[in-house]
Amino acid sequence: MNPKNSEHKIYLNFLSELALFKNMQANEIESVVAYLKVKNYQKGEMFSFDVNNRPRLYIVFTGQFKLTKINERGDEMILRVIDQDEVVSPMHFSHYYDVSAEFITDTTLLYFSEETINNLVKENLTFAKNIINMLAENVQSLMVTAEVWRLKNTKERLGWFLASVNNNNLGKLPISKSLLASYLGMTPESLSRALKKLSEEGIELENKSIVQRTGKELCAYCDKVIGSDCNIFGTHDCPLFNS
Amino acid sequence: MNPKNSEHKIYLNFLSELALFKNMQANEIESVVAYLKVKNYQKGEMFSFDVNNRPRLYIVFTGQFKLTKINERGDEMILRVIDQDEVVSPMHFSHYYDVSAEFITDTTLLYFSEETINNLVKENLTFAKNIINMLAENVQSLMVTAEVWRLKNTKERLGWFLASVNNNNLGKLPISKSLLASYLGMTPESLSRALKKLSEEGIELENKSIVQRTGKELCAYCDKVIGSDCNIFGTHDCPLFNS
DNA sequence: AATATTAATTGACTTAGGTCAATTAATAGA
DNA sequence: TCTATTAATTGACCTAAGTCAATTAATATT
Repeated sequence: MNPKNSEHKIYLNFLSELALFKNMQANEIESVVAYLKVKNYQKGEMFSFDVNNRPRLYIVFTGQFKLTKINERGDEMILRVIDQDEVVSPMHFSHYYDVSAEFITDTTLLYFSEETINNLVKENLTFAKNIINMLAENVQSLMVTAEVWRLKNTKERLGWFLASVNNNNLGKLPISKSLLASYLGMTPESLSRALKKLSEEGIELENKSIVQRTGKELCAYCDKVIGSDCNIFGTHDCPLFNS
Repeated sequence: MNPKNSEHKIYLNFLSELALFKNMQANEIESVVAYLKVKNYQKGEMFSFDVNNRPRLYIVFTGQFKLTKINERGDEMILRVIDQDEVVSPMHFSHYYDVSAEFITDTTLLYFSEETINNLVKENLTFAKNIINMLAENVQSLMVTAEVWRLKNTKERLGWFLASVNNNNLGKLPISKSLLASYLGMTPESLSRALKKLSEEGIELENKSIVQRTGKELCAYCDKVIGSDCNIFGTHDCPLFNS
């Protein structure tokens, strides 16, 4: 459905805050709101990004969902957990690649058609650059994810995740443990055991909040990418640059 | 080093064939050759794409190398094997993310500075679109790689790889078995055992060439992404659309 | 062609993390 | 507040794939 006039300003303000529309003039963004579509999904609902749902670019207005891939055996892999303000653009995936969305909470998605986005790229250099940045971030995060899955054991994977959450989310776990287990490619049982090992190192999870004994135990699981938005990154207190 | 005049035309022709310069005018490409740098590497040599080697965009003129990430324990993960005509653009990675290149054969790399590429994007819409396509392909291939690592066992991973090679490379294995094992995230021993299981299904590797008993055994390991450049894809002969 | 090196295979053994089943804790509904 | 349902933990056990060591095959080098 198309946003009503009364909602126009809300979406305009929302879009203006996104990295995708960074450095763009208000009138440029405004002209695009007309092409914006809105759709609501309920908690638990599934949605398939495939050839039938014509490729688009989606933005999470409110809510949260997971982007997953399921194989013949029914094993599920979470590619990404997508939160408010985040963008997913299946229009840039291969035509034949299908992924599913499963909504973790009630969610409102905004989307643009492939055509709208391609026209914007054609007409607006700044937007083209923003698309490039978005894709580059996708590449970066997929490389890091690959590394986490391939080179780290369960304890290290969990430590890495907690370290990154600690920087971005002020120590508050944004997802449930069982979802986290699945995201980190392990069973809830393994996550529980990994958590136990971490607690021996002074890293505890108290009611969805990360607590460290001295406050720096998680540094052992940090890396330069997630560390770059930590406030002691690069200082003499940062273990990443003192070893 | 800068290419000499005599080499100018060779590079121009080379670049003109690349997807990165698709749909661009000869004179547009020509103006860019002036900014092209060339560097040779020997088989076995290593190179680190990090903060010190200022971010660039690299193109393989001749040769082959692997893009790897190594952890503290020394375990190596191959992110990509990069062949002739392929592009790798660490300039689009996070500033703090370092990856290494290890040259599999003697290799000549062409590269452009981040500044050159950014100027090109700014001035040339077609080029911006080509960059978007390149990054989108990176995203796609990293998602598929994640899936292969996470949801497939050793036999399936090998089958998947052979199926994709069979389409792209006319059944000729482009890399050695031990490199393949590492690329597929397994040991050479496991690859050897997986190969044995596949041979029971009529899939054999005879001196770097893939041989199938009836010619369609590998279809069991195909998917819609790698299948899309198979000549029976989507026809009534294609098992992917008949199940 | 003979030898040296490197790559691939095979078997025996180990292990990280999965599975299954039983509790226990936490949330949600009434 | 009590109950029902779902989530998390724990222990016992299993298995896919890794490790280590010994051969065997394939390339390179003289």
